[in-house]
Amino acid sequence: MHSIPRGRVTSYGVVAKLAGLPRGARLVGHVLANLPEGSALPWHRVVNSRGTISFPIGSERYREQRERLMTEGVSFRSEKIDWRQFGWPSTLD
DNA sequence: TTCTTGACGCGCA
DNA sequence: ATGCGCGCCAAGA
Repeated sequence: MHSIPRGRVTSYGVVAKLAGLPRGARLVGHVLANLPEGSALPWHRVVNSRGTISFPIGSERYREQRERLMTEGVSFRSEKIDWRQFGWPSTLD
């Protein structure tokens, strides 16, 4: 199973790659979109390659994901994740 | 079975 | 930095 790496924010593309699907970024999105409610998967730690939340800004989901991330200590710079707190996105899992 | 849509990604102007 | 187009894979109409 492809579980999401814990303790760090990652992107759909990276997850897909780790799962052996180099071009399956959208797949990951589809999977997360179809997640059961009780799922323990940290979906909120998955963002797109731009480092932004893949929801319309201001939408309910957007707000929730951002809220969760910030709760975990992830800082944002405007609408984009401030990778400076990790070093650089290439150091993703 | 074909067309459209969607929690994506990358290259180019 | 911003917008646009094309490629990718799956699910639903």
